Amino acid sequence: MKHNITIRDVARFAGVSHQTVSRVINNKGEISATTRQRVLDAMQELDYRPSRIAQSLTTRRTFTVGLLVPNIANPFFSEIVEGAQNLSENYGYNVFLCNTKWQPEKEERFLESLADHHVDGVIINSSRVDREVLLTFAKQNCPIVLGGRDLGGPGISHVGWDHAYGSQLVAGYLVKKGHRAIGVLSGPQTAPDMSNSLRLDALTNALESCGVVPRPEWIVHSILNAEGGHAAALKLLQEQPELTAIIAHNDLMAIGAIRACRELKLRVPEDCAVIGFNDIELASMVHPTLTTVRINRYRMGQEMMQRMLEMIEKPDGDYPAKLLTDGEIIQRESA
Amino acid sequence: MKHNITIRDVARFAGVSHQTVSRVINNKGEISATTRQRVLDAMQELDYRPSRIAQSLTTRRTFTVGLLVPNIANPFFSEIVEGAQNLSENYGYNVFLCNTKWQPEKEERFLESLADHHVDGVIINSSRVDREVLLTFAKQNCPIVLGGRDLGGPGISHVGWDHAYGSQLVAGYLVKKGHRAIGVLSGPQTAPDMSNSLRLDALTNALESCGVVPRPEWIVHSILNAEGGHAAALKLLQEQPELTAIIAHNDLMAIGAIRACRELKLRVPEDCAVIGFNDIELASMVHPTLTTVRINRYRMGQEMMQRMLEMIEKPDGDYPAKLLTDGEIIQRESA
DNA sequence: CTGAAAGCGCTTACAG
DNA sequence: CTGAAAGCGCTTACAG
Repeated sequence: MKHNITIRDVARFAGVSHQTVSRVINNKGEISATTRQRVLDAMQELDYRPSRIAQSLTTRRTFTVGLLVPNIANPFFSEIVEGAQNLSENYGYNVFLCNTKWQPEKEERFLESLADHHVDGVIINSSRVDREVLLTFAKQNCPIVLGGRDLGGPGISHVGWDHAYGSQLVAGYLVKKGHRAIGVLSGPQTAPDMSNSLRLDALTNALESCGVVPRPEWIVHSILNAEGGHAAALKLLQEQPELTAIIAHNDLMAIGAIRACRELKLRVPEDCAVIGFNDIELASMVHPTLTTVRINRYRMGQEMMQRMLEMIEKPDGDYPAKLLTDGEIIQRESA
Repeated sequence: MKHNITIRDVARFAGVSHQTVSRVINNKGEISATTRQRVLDAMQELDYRPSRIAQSLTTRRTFTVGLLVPNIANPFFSEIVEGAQNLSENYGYNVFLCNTKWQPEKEERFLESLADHHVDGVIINSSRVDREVLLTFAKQNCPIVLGGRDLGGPGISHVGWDHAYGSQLVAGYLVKKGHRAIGVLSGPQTAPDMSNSLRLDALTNALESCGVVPRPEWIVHSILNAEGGHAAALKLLQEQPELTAIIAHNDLMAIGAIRACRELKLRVPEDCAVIGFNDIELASMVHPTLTTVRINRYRMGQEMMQRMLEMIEKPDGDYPAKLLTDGEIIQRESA
């Protein structure tokens, strides 16, 4: 079943020692052009493929990285995954994609499993495990790149959004349109170093800087999907009828909020404007079409992987947080 | 960095040979309860974790499987992934998730890369590579489970939907509501062994059995996302104004079709009913809410992985196609 | 520029 | 029930 031509078969075929074959595979040490060619031909002829796992055993490198996301079905993360994966391909790395479902327990189990497989590094999006878990993992196993969680330390690096930028965009846009009572559909309440909190802080700051201080009761937390947005908006709009606009943490929640408006007989945007984040594909398909902040998630994925590979190559380097300043209002019907 | 406590360290600590340690790890051979316990304690004490890659080198098993899907962002596939991954966890397998973007070239590259990593098996959803590629892969590397492509052979097994069942449901539903001129938004035109074609055949058969023979010009092919459904429906409805209903290959396309209706000033469902497949989360959030056929994608993922593990354990067994008879009309507003 | 030796961390027969 | 030997397929110094 398995192909079992080894480096020795190639060596025999080419009439050299197996170390020489190893050298041409790895481009290491000087070898004469002729023997090099002879070996190359032999490899071709025998259809030889080096065994990665044998290589790994001696080099202690697997050329695999773990990529954890809380929900691959969420377009926000699936594009990050694509960006990351595309970059990794160019460098010959494979990625173990892990779907944590927002559960710290699953996240922890994945980390263990990845450690067993000796991945060279791990990228974690929206990590929710204890800080300590990450620190000891980075110490005992391999470097970590964190997305959506602002935490540094030895072997840990943060790559994220400059939340102030997008928040300013949204706040400015709505205030300019005359809104003063603006509700916020935030994600679940989490530790202050995680992205929900980072975004929410940035958002309240931005609103305040526009002279519109959001009342605490205008901010509501819920799960980051359409159903979560729907339920939260329903509650919010019933209890706070003075609101004329809603900012949702993402487009899925915004779509849920629009449904809530419909059920409450509120016209969007006339009675209540709704604005999201991400610009997912369906944003232009739903009714009313969704006004949102487009951000480059694909590029974010690339940046994370970029940082990951740097850390793998040079584990003892200094890796300060890298923030992407990005965002663009896509004006459609909902706000 | 890496933890380098090996089986020998444990052996020394427990005062036995390293082979004995190996035996307790693998539960192989008889060992006295006392030494077994002594070894277990030592492992615990030293926080020993066996190196999977060293194990792989000798056993030729990696306990990893490749899982290829054309688009992880599509809820249809992301739930299959979840089902598959959950089952694999229970058996200690890890999965390499690969996003092929419907491109046969990418699919082929992933397969090569997975072969290099010596995965124990590969599950491919909506495979688009040449038949030959699959056959030689199965022969040279490891067993394959195919989803959405009806192809068997040595080392290859097919797990899919019984398309006739769901198709019958949809056809019956629409015909009962009085529709006679029914358009179909199918996926891209592919080889007859692939799921688009299988579904389309089943659908036309079902319609015919209800006495409603679809005209060829009522069937249109396009990409399997919202934008594809939008463009295709726009064209279809303009050219075939007699249509009173549309069946879309999936919910995303259906949402696109509803948008097309709106742009053409057709009321849904009064002027044109729209029905999809899958029942994605957003189906109940969009306006009008989407009538659709709910199918258990999670279970499909499990069934695929189940078959995969069977094939890994027993590569020479006989594995006839396994078809899931599943589907349920979820009636909402659009049809 | 190229070969012989040792070793990566395990498992698999083979003895006893 | 347990240990000594060989080997999985590579790479890394070390000689020459």
